[in-house]
Amino acid sequence: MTTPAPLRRPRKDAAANRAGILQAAATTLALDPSASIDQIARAAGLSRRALYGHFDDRQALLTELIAAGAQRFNAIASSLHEPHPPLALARLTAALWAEAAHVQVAAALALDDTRLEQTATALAPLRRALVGVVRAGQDDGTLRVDMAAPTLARLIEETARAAVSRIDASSPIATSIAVRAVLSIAGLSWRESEALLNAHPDVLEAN
Amino acid sequence: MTTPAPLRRPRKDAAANRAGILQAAATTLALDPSASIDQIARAAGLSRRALYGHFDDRQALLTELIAAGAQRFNAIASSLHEPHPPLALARLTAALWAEAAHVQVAAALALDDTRLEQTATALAPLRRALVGVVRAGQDDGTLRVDMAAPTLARLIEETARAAVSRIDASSPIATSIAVRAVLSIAGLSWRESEALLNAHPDVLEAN
DNA sequence: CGAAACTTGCACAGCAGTGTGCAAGTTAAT
DNA sequence: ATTAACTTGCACACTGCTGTGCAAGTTTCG
Repeated sequence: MTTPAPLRRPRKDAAANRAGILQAAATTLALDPSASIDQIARAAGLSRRALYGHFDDRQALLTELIAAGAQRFNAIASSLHEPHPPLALARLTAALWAEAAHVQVAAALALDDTRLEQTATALAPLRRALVGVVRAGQDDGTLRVDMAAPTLARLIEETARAAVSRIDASSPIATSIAVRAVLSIAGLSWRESEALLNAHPDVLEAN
Repeated sequence: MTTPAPLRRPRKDAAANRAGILQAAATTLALDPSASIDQIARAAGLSRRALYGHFDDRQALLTELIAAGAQRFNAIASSLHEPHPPLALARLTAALWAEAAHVQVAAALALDDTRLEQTATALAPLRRALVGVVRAGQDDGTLRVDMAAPTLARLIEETARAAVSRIDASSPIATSIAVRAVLSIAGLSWRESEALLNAHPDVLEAN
């Protein structure tokens, strides 16, 4: 049933096209979260009809997109080994920024009620890591304690989303702004953020 | 043409229904920015057909909504006479929070490309006031200067939008969180925000 | 009361998007 | 070169939303 007798090996350009669709979906949906299947297919250089050869329906495409994005994010989150909480937040933000297109898609789709649960479970590891950092920062006194950890984590997430969504991602100083915004929300004054980033110039230099 | 001979005075319940539609549109669109005409009409206790008796089309309804919201915001902005920039930001945020439903609609519609220009002109006075406060704060050293004033104003706006959009507006501490978020983005450390709000308890007490 | 103002429900046309079937064409594997 | 894999374009049915016309109601004004 699932394998209808593979008489021959699949063509490798088909796999490339499939990947191209996912890529096109990421960039297209980042700009317009309600882009049509046709828009995505055209952006990938394919016809709408061909897209349906790779994905059963819209939902299947979005599911894969979310899974792929979540995998990247979770990899970033798990590779984060930074003991100083404010610095951990800065590094996390900067690293995620490099995945701007994927982040924007995830951000847009995360707002969609019909896929809310799906994105929530996919992003759970990242969120868990974030709450962990926040808790650590509140414990060692480097982050604000005037809000509960989950609230603050949520606020940080929303701030990052806002920065990512509406500020020109191609601007060279965009990463800097996003990182500073997150540090500010986390409780640091702008001078403290400045000092932290000056002391660790690698945060903003990583590709 | 415009007045097809009014043989009698319009019924006053019709005006109430019209206002009810605008009210329903505000709350409905705040929850779901792409709500249908039918949803809005039902929420107002009217039929879809009746709504078209009050507004030519969807665009006309949204235009009025935006205008009404903008009028409230601009009234708030112009009644703001607070010399201390951080406090001005805090008061502005708290005052706008009281109009949460309208703010949410404006926020949602402001993201819609087709109405971007319209909302931009409607919100211009509020934005001008915000940039003015930011500039003043940068000049007297109470706000961060590591970003250009328009950038910071924009960031503040986005932060407020994020806080308003995604945090439970019915929560009693919601205003407090929104105000603190804005102060943080503006450059204050969380302890400075705390001190400021303690020194001016009226900010969070105003209805 | 009586007439105008307003609402309702229904039918209709139109538009945009989704998902499918199929025949004809193109491209890559063997 | 042959054949399977893939793409294309078109037609089709379906859904959900918009905006309009119209006849039959209900409510308010005078």
